[in-house]
Amino acid sequence: MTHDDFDLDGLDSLETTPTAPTKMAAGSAEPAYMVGLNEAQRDAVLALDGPVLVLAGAGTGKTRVLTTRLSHLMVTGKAAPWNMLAVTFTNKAAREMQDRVARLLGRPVEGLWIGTFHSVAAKILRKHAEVVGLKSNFTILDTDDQIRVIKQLIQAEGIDDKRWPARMMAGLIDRWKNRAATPERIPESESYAYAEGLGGKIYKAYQARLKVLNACDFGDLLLHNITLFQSKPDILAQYHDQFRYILVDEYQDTNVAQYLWLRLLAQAHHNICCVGDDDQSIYGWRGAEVGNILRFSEDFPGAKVVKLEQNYRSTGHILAAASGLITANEGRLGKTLWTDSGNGEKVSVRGVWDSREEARTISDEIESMQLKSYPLNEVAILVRAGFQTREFEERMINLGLPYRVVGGPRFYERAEIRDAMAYLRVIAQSDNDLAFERIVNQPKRGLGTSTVQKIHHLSRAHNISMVSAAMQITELDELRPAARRSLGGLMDNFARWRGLLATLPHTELAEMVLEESGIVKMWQDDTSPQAPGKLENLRELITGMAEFENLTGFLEHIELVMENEKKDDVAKLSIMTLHAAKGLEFNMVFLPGWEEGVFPNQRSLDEGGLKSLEEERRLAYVGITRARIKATIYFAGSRQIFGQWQSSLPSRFIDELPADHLDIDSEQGLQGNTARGGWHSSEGDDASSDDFGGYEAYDQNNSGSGYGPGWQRAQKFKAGGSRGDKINKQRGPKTIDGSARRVAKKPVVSNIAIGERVFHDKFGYGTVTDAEGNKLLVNFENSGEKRVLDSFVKST
DNA sequence: CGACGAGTATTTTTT
DNA sequence: ATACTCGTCG
Repeated sequence: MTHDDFDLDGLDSLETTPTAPTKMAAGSAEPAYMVGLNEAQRDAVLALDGPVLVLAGAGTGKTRVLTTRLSHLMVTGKAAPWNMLAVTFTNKAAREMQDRVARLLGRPVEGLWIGTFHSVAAKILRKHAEVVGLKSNFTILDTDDQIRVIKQLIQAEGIDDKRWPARMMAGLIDRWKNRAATPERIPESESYAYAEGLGGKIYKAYQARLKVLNACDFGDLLLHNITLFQSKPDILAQYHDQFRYILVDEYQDTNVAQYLWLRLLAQAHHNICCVGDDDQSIYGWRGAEVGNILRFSEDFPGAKVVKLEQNYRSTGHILAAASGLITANEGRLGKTLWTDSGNGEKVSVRGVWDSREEARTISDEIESMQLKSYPLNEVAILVRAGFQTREFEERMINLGLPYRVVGGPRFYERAEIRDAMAYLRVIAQSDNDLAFERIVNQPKRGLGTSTVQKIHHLSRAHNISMVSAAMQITELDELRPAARRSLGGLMDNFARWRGLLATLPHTELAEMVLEESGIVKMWQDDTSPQAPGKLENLRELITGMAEFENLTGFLEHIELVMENEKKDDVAKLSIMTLHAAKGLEFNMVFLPGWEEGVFPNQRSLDEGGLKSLEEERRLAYVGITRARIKATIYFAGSRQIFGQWQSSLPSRFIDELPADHLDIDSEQGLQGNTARGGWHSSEGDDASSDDFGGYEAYDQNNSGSGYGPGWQRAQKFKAGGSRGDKINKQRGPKTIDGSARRVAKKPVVSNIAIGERVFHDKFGYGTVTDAEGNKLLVNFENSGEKRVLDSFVKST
């Protein structure tokens, strides 16, 4: 799929009221929008000229400063909206900034250049595309497209793409581009990272191919900008003239290319204000250079540095715990968050037997909060990696707690949506070969690789697009009759659909395309539990289209539309990764899985050593500082990873937390030998006693030393030996006991109860409606009522 | 061409 | 465990 104009909306939407002068607050020299700023924030807002670095700790009012600064620049008459450039990383952040400026000034602002690095770069590049050998209507490839193109090239090169996957080459190219390395500039030695030295050659070929396709990938947007600016000083000067003030959000996440890009744009006037927090740099693995923010004062001599340290979000204990942890990092600019709003509760640290118990304890606690009418949208479970969400999800379904998993697969990234989009793209942009290739045999219509190869061949031989080639090849005798007929039918369809483009409303056309292409039928015939959802998604796609005037408009805006996740009125608790949580805040935050290997993540450590460890630590810091009122950290004695039970040791980060601000057992009690007592003394009787056996088992596993101070002791044990040896797979009496207990409400012969929610690998989730012996009648949400043996379903 | 079985690799994610 | 990719066989 291609992303044409994928996210330029932040830049040229808002066709509302024209700019009008804003009044200062009556009688005072201080404009209304400045009221309530603290000293540091004020400093940051008022330092309009010259380079400024705003070191904004978590929860210190960073966005407020950014937006106030923009407003102030306008109101003081220093800059018109179009003289300011504000760059962010995500469309969401850009939109928020746009909205908040409007709110601050009490009116929408037109003409502001607020957008992501990529969208701004794309907009600039479209104006001067010919300089880098593209046409201004170039398409932007996403990762999938990129890989497909690369795959063709490495096959052409005769490289074994099993040993050297295209994905790997794509990663390599991305990393080069992140560092602004064009094919000519990559170090010889790095070429050997792929296929015995062919890496550079493929990179070169790939860039050449993109030019032919009139396309570029995400990395190119920045890279081409840099090339453009460097080779055409007059064009650069134009932008110097236009962007008199530059603002950058999340500067700690910039990569080398983005840094160079900014430097080029700022080099004439040096009016660049970067806001960021070195302690929250968590995207090193995708090219971000913490060094950019650490070096700011050297890169921009005379820079004013403002530290925002007063935190308006969290309690004293939470801040102290997070601050104490982060001091273990070496390379940091150093700041200490403080608050004047009291200490609050200490950060809890709890040890549990295994990841199941972890999920159960947390979900039980959330359930009891819900019973007290606590707003669940103020509660979050933040995990290190996606796989950890599953256990929690299952618990939440079981307990009937409303939840949402943030950052699951995006709507527009789903295969069925991409397929539908590809059809529409081929219709709207007749030469979109990548879209064509995606759907030429989707649904299956007997056009496999050999047919595609032939089309390819013809396309290259005559230097025409694949779509034209496909059209022509049906006239020739190249294909098997069946393939020829099939392809001919498809091409006729496309021609007919394209003809209807002008007359038929685009929603109707889309419906027709989905029907006639066979996509709808394909999913109707599919018996997998996902299939109904896919059809629903497709319907949603059509519904979404109705808001747009025409197909082109829709294609351009698709991404944003899809991001508009359906809003729900029910307050839901959030389950998400720590990465996804950056920038968010919640009253209550649960932080499970603080174990060596999981967090810090073993893989990360293996690859990046100390640097990665520090990044993991920053991630921990980000996690704790998401909490306003209460943060609870968990670690489990064993956890199922890749289907294997592995024993685990508490994270070193737990050791690094300052003990004064921790509450190491709270009600659940993890004081080693007194664990028993701890469990018994907790008042909720059903959850407690069945865990008992687990504790004994754990004690055995740890040479009888137990927890409590034991978790510290465990730290010492682990020093030499790396990670978890496998423990016995049998889980002791605890689990058996536990599940029997859980279903005790309405027992049947099977140990699954009528009315219980279950999960089936094939049919998905459902509710048990009847049972006979070990045979269950289950009403599945997606596949209707079925009889299954109890051993094939899991109670959720 | 397509279905099926074997083998493999499983962090984090935006554009 | 599981999902996804690749290769073989019908």
